[in-house]
Order: sequence, then C-alpha cells, then structure tokens
Amino acid sequence: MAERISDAEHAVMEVLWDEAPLTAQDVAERVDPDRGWSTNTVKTLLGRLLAKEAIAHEEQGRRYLYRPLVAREDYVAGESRRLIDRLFGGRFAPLVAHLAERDELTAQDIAEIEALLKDLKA
Amino acid sequence: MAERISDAEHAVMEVLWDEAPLTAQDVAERVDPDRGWSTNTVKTLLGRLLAKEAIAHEEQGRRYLYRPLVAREDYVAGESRRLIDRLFGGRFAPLVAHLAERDELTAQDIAEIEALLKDLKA
DNA sequence: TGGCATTGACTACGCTTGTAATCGGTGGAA
DNA sequence: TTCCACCGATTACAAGCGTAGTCAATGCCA
Repeated sequence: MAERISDAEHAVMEVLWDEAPLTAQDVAERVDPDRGWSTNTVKTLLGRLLAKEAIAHEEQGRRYLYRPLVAREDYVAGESRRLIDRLFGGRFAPLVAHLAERDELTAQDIAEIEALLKDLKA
Repeated sequence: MAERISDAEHAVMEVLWDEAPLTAQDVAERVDPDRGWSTNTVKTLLGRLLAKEAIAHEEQGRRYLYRPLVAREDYVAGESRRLIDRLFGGRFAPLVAHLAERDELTAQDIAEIEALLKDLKA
C-alpha cells in the first residue's frame, strides 16, 4: 500500500475518487482528455494500481468494476507532508511565508485562510 | 533549464544551496549521509545536473568547483505550485483547510501564519 | 621518471514510468 | 455453429532514475 502512486496513475485515481465503481471503459472516458490516452493505456494504469493495492476490482459479469482503496484524503495528506518535509523542514509556516513573499497568495486566499484559522481557535 | 530535478538530484542541490562553490568531493562529504551514496554516485548526479543546466562548474586547477544556477527559491516555488495545482485546483486555502482538518497544524504553525498574514495586510 | 592516487567522463544495469500493441478467452450476433 | 467484438492480461519499449563500476588523463611522490 505504501507503493507510491505515479503522476499518470494519479490521473486515474482522480477519476475513481470522483465516481466509483466504474468499468475500465468508464474510467478511460472520464480521464482528463488533455492526456490523450488510449484505452489501453488506462487499462495498464488500472492494472498497476491494482498491483499496488491502491484500487480493487470486483467482477461484474464479464468485466470488472474498479474502486479506490486509498482515500483521496490520505493520498493528499501524504503528498503534502512529503513536500513540506522535503522543502520546508517539516514546518508549514515557511511554506506560507514563501508563497507570500512571491506574491503567490491572492487576497481571496488570505481571507479564506484567516477565516479558517479563526474557526480553528473557536 | 526546465528539465525537472529528480529526488536524488535535489539532495545534491540542497548541499550546493547551502554552500557554494564546492568540489565534487566536498559535495559528496556533505550530502545527507542517510542516502549512503558512494562518491561516484554523487559525481553522476553532478553530471546530470550540469546537463540539465541546474548547476555550473568552473575549472580550478585540475578539478571543478560546482555552484547552483537555479535558485532554491525558484525550485521551491515551482514544486509548491505543482502540488497545489495538482491536488488543490491551484488554490492555496484548500491546502490549509486540509491540513487543519487532519490536525497537522501545530499551535506554533497557526500562530506563525497569523503573524505572517497580519504583516501582509500591514 | 615511473608508478600510483585522484578526478572527471563514460558506461552499466536493473527498476519505474509513460505509452501502447498484441494475445487469448468468451459471450453474443448472424 | 461460427466468427467477431470486446475484455482483461501479457508483453513491449524507450526514457528517466538510482546507484555505481571502469577508463583515461594528470599531477605528485618516491
């Protein structure tokens, strides 16, 4: 389960997180069209995700229905933590400081974050 | 220059961001010992980073001195943005919300961020 | 002045990733 | 009944990556 999900695999996971269970065909149709993948490519990725136990499939007639095993929450948390550990010594504030310095925070971002923090303390 | 810096390469970059210029030998000595790399491995990574134009070297006697060409700032910004785009639809607040929900923010984090935001508005 | 140690360059090699074609089984149309 | 379309499984293959050994040049010590 700890096997890392690659970038291409992640695109497939997003589809299944959005809606599941789905057949391979359904997934192929829903995956980001910018990728320009053939159905075969999607099937390969599904196979690899199965091997990594990131998804599971149940037989339905002569095809399979796929569904996620790892929660999006957990994946996202893992990736976020990885980045913060790798680049900011595990602390979150430096990331905010960094983005702020580079003017990557919109006024809306700032307002939203303030509201969040206020809630946290309540 | 747009070539992505891999994980192992990043470990080498960290050394050079911390102190430069350095010889290959110096870099090998300073790189995170947890990696357990041989000197040769570090040299290979230096070579690849040169090819990617992420670093440069100048001759010094019969060896080279290596120094970064890309700023840590820029690398970090790129990686942060990638994560936020990929997982949070390009918006920052959802990342904060996510971490908050999972109790991944310490009281200190929160205090620091609040202080930062206050400064931003000042 | 001849051999050794050091240094960067080149080569190696198995693993993962991205992308896809091909194969083998099977249920359904004709 | 026969054959085809469709499905999952298997195989392919080039690029990138992690890790490191080998080679060729050169400066230094004996």
